[in-house]
Amino acid sequence: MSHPPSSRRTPPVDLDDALARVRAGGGRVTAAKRALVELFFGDDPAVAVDGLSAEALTARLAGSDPATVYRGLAQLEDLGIVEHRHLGHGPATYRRAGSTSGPVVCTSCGTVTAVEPAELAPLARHLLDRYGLELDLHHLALDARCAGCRDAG
Amino acid sequence: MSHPPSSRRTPPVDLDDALARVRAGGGRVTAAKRALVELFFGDDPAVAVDGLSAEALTARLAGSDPATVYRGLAQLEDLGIVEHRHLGHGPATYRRAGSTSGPVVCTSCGTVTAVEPAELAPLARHLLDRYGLELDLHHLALDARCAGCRDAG
DNA sequence: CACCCTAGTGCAAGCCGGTCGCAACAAGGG
DNA sequence: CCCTTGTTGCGACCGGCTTGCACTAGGGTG
Repeated sequence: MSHPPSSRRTPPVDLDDALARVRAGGGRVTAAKRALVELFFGDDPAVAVDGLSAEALTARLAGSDPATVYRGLAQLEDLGIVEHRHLGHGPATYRRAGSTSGPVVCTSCGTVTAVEPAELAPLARHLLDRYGLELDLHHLALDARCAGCRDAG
Repeated sequence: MSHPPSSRRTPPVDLDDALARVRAGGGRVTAAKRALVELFFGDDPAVAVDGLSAEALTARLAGSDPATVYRGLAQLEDLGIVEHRHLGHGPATYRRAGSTSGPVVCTSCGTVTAVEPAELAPLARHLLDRYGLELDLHHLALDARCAGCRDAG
């Protein structure tokens, strides 16, 4: 009931590559999907790296229906162009695939801190060695309390 | 290290302790809440340790309304008697507080593997040292792929 | 370029996990 | 035993997301 066979391909290198993939996958490059892909390959790191909720993305694509955005995102995700994550409570966030940093979310203020793959490597190795579990760095979200909230709280 | 986790008291030792806390907190020990607490302090590790969704808990408490279960769980959680977690997709799961193992969920088959706090300690220490982030081991969920699902493809 | 098959779209309805307002009910201190 | 006040069931409701349907429009074909 999740994402069974979507093979983990290598992420697309740029916007044109991404759009080519859409066509190669039997999909059509429509205005809505192009706008979506342009957002993820744009120069706003808040979208490409940190990620946005489907609702926020819809807002940036003025004129598109939420359902269309969800469907577009699902297709782009199947093609390995974008990824989504669940950050505790609240809606899922979508970002460009390949930005492999893991997020740590403050449960009080919601601030997202990016953690480099290297910092998670020891844990990933441990889980693989001991349990045969291959940690998914893409779909990963950790909850924590940031220093500010601890002092304030 | 210094700041006491504001609302995180030590978990109750047994069922009577838990019920005493409910009363001490100004709450009443009703049939519904007693049944809930008995489930969490019962001998089924699938409830106490692994955790169950509110829906599953409601089913075991035949006769109780979901809303009642949610409200009961919220109160028990405020009192530090139970904890909830979000395991990727799907509903939150509730378990007895104090079972501090972190879960790792296979994104394909949903199997939950418990990970000991000690195994996560290095990562927790690193996040605290480098980012001032205090990892929440109670609300933590990691996604991974288990060996079986990787082989199956 | 015109044609046509079919993916994609907007809209509305629906589903699911969870919350809330309300009137009736009952826990439990006095 | 009584009265206060927390609690309950019920139904309405909400946010996040999906789906059914009729219409629109990519884009390969001739």
